[in-house]
Amino acid sequence: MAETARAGDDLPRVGKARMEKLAALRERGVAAFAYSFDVTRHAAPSVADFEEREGEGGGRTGAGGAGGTRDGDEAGAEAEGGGQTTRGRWAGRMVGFRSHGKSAFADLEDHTGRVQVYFRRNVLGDDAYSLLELLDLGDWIGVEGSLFRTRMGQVTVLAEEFELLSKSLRPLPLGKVEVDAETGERVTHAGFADRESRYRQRYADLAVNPDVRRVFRTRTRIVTAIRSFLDDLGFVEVETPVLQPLYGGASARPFVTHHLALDRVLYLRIADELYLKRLIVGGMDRVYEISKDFRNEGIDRFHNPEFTMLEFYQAFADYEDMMELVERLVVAVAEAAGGSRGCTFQGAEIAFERPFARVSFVESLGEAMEGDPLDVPEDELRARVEERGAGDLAGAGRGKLLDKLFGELVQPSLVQPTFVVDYPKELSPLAKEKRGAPRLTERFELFVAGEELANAFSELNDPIAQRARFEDQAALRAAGDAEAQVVDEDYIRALEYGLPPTGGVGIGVDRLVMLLTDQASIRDVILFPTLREGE
RNA sequence: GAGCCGGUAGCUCAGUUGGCAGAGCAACGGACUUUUAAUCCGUAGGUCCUGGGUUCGAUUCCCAGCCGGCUCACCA
Repeated sequence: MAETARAGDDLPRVGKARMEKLAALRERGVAAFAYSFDVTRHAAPSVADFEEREGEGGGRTGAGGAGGTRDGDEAGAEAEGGGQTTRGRWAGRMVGFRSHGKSAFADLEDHTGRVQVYFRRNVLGDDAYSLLELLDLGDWIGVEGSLFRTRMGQVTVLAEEFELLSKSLRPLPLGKVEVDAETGERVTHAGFADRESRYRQRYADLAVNPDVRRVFRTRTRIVTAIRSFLDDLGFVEVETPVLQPLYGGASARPFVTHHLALDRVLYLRIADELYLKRLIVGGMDRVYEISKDFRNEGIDRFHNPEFTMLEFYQAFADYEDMMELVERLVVAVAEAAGGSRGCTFQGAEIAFERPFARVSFVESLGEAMEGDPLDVPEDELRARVEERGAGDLAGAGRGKLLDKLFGELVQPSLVQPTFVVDYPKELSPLAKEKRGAPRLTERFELFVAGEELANAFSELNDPIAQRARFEDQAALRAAGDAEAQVVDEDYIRALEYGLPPTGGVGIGVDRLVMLLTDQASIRDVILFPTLREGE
């Protein structure tokens, strides 16, 4: 193909040397890009299995700490099935190579970790052994051989055969890894650290930073735990439209797109809420969706324009029921992620012990501002927000002002899991009025480490009241609040058919993952975060 | 959007009070049959982010821009 001539042009010089090796391989009739390899063993579990077998056999014991190859994604990777011999076929990426002339050691890394491979010329034969000269760090190789323990005590595969599975033409920014013999801690020397490069080339980041792989593996475990928790309770997972004729369910600016054949504007969803409640109207009485939502807002370490949202709705339940459900969900997920009911986030010890603390929005804010938030005139509210330096208040109504004050005065102190309950009505256009307190709604948010994790309410199911709330939002919109919600006539029609009493919850999955994996930036829990256009 | 910090070899970084650009690792050549940050000898490698300006001379100083990080604003 024509690309062959150009393939190396943008490679660094190091890569050009690899192009020459590729040509040399071709000359020797060696396929540099194989089709498959029959893998029977994996790095970490095969080593663990070998050590266990030694223990049983009364052979050498206590030498297990000598190595340091077991630095994989899963420290205690599952043992490989019984009945294994020491023989097998391993495949992985070559991440270390130490040649000694007529023999050589390589470190082979697969998804479970690393295993050392030992090549000897008198085992492999001159031909095969000389092929090693054409390998590079980053190459994928397959090895057949058997496990033994080296003089230094390292469990190692003695290679009887090996083959190149895929040639790496571009050098990976592999850092050298040192394992402290006493603590067993891995120290990476001069690894791949530049954040911009890591985000833009996540494939390289993942390839060389096992810790990054571990975070994303945990992310998957968290999502799996959410699904099984809800599935077990009879919730049905559904898919609702990403492309919507009207957007709603949250206060945010949308991405706008255009459908050519229909010649009409469509919006990328900012929330799933209104569609999921339509399903409750339809009689699907427990539904959930885990999906990407899109908000056309700023980017910072807590916000990415596309992010993952979990929403679930349960008929015949109110927000008290949902609080209990959220507690159970969060505890279950934390256990799945970290094996315990706690975590450390940026130095703060978080304990997920039920019941979580509860504070009232109005009372906690009232204490902080020394006055009843509901009675303070809007002018004064505005002044108090301004004096705290919170900037753009254009179009902000009472609700938004109160929320800003809450964010300034109360939110940072909510480190341990805390439900903030009973939000003012103007802040919650989709929530049901609180029983006995018509200026409030039956709504709660869950805060952990000062960040909002969940938002939930007893859903407003009175179509007449809902229309009035939408109209209030429309007024705010007319006054300049670009994030106020729009009237959704079809949604009101659905309510007119009858929405049973329903409790609903939204949880930001990315933030939950940040919390449980102790990552300071949302970019570190999204595989390919949104970046500016760059090289 | 604003402020601060940063962008130098493939990677991690140092440096130049304005005068031929540095280290470690990686790479390349050589030695080495139990090493593991292997070691030893040797070699090569640069758009100092981009574009202007000042200057005999700019990677360095000035201006503008691009990209990233942090903080703020925005984002319940």
